[in-house]
Amino acid sequence: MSLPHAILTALLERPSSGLDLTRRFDRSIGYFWSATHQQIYRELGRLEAEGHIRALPAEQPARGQKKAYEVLPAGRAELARWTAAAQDPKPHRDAMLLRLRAAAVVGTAGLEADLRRHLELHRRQLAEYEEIEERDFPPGEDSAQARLQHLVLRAGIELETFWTRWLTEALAGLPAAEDRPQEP
Amino acid sequence: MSLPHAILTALLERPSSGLDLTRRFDRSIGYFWSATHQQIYRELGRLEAEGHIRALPAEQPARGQKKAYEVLPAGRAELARWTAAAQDPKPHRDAMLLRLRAAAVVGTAGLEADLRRHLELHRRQLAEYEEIEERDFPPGEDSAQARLQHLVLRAGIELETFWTRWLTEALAGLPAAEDRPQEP
DNA sequence: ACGGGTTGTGCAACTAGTTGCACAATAAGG
DNA sequence: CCTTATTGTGCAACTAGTTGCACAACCCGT
Repeated sequence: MSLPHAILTALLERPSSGLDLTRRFDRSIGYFWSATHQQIYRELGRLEAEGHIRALPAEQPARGQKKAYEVLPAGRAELARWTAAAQDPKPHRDAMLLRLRAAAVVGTAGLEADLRRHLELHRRQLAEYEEIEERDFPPGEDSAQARLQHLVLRAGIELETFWTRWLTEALAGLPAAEDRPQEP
Repeated sequence: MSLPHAILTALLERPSSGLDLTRRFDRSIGYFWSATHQQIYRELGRLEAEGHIRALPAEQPARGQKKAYEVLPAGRAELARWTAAAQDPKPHRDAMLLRLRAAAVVGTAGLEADLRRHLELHRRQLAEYEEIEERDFPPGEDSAQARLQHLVLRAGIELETFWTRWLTEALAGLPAAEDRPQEP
């Protein structure tokens, strides 16, 4: 039940069209709440029907077809309510950890390549986050808003740091092909 | 597409009935792949239909009704295949990070209580993991199997450590009620 | 022996997210 | 101009996970 709230947040930060939102979900917002354009359009429709957002009157009327949305007071209120409401953490699901556990039983054959690939992906993501940090959060920040945003980014950085470290360790600990356990 | 593989792993570690599995998903396995008993029963049915597992002939026939399952060779093969296959990491979704980002826009009013609650939950989980580590992985381990299992547990420990640290930081950084930004 | 909790299994309906496709409008290239 | 690529919007069908309920059997106390 969080996609609508992710969209409300994004639209409050800046009114946008569906495609704009899609792009922003591919970068910043999507780092911790991903969504496809199909989901976004569907949800925009619902939010509009509920009176939480409305389409901005197009400046260049009907030209490019691009509809931009802005958040209405009801939408902001709903977002504030949701933010403050108690929510249980969703149960975790991590396929890689599951695969490692499976490998402990059926053997690690063939796993190494994908571990390396994931390591590389996490490294890249980490680099991207660090770039954003350098660009958008120079030392000596002030506003409460900036501090909160930085905090969220820090979470991303530290999580990716953890994964790169952990995957490196995992690769180091993988048995060499010769003495690999391979239960019958 | 991982629940069946989680179940296969669990059943290889030890043949179990649906309820046994449910309990094991509430402890160890479920720490990184949670599932409800309804999901588990449904999936057991499918796995049996596909010939990946089979019901063990009951020792005390029909007594308590309890059906135990074991993995067939086809099931083990499928698990090995899945473990080795390349898989893209699933996009993240973390409601708490989203809420923080929303709070940067609509204000942090009411958030503190739930942050504290989450902190407490993560602390408890961390304590549980550390207990397991102490009990099941005394220093000087040997088998490749134990090393892999320990590695997975370490991931859990380090993730919970991160979250407790991060939430503590977040709470410390929260503006006091007086000077809280509260956009109109 | 009977009423109430616990154990164990399962179906049905719903919700959220994913995948695959469609199609109009405009921009870009020959 | 005419075609092709890109931009922008959206529907439909499917998959995975969640919630709510049902119900038989056994176990325990009175």
